[in-house]
Amino acid sequence: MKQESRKNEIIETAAKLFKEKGYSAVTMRDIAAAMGMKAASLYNHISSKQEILKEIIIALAEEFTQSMEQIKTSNKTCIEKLKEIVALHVSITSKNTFGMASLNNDWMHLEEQLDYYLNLRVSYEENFRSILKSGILNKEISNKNIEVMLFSMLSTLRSLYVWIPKKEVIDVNKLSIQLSDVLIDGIYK
Amino acid sequence: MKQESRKNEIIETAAKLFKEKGYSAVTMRDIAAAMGMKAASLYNHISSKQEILKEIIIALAEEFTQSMEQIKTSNKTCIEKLKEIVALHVSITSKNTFGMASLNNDWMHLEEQLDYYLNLRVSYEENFRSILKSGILNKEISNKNIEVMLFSMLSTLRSLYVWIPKKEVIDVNKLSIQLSDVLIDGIYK
DNA sequence: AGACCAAACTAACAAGTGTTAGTTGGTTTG
DNA sequence: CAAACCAACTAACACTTGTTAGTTTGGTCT
Repeated sequence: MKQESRKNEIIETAAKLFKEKGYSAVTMRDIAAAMGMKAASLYNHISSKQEILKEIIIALAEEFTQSMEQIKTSNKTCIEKLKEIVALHVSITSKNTFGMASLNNDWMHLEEQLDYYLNLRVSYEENFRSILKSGILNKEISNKNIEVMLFSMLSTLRSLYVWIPKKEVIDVNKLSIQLSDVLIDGIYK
Repeated sequence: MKQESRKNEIIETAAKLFKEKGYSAVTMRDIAAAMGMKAASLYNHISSKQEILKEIIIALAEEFTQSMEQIKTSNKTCIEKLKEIVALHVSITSKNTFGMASLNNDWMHLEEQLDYYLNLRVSYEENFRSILKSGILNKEISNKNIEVMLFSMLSTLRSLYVWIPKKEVIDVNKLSIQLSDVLIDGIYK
């Protein structure tokens, strides 16, 4: 559909601006200017500023939650699962760094969809936690404070959107392996 | 000074609101309401909304940069230095979670002080990097991609402001040790 | 050629923005 | 006790915000 593609252009343009200044500091006139049109014209394609944010965030959140579900129910070792989670974040983030910025920084400005988003997020974190937990029971993973481990990994993965654009070229596979290595084995010799 | 304390109250109140919604989404009327006064009255104590942000961010950034300088020039092992950096982040963040949110999310809304802030940040990161580098040369630290190690540690430390308030009670020392453990030794058994 | 339509436009809106000016009442100070 | 001061207030400002209404444009199908 022709209209859909124009809508997506707007969403991508907006995401780029949201990453730079945050949702609240970006005006419809900013988005319009970046699209080479007037603010009122945006409303031929989208229904509100809110809708743009929703489209950016919910799509990503659903992608994460869904993939996590698959990883969790696969029959791999816990360490393998963690590596897949790392690869998932690297992959999604490298495809959409702008959107990931909104997901991380602007979710609180969701309105009707805020509860739904929070549910997705909690579910994601619980699955992550349960993988760590069975890894500890398995003796695959060292018996350290589980919340500290979860927090540390998640923080790093959630910050990827800041860091990936700074790399000249990204070899998604190589980065995933390096990251898993540091996150799982640490940095101590 | 009496006036100074009122000014600090405003800054702390504002920081709390900035953490919840971000600098741009918080209005002077929001801050005033949280202080139990009218927006115009704020200007008896501060000169602009900008100034509030500046006071929050620059003080923290200077504290980090200054402490990093001290850590760097001490004659400890690199691993010891890294542990001190972790403790520094835990300590500052536990004392001012609200301010840390602004430091992380709203620095781009600094205006005159933006360049100064960016310089402080670059200097901090370069010192961090150079500690890692000499650790590798020393054979204290494993020879992995230095940027990945730096990114991973910094991401976790910078996200502490999200996580610390969720803990019921914080034992700063214990948390520093646990975090250092996970960040340095990883999670693999 | 004429009807249709998507997608741009202009003009305007009500509400909200940061900030200034001038005022008021209570407290401290000479 | 009067003067000065502090910290709140009311009222208002110029400007920006998201959004709506109605109009124009250029291309496509019948």
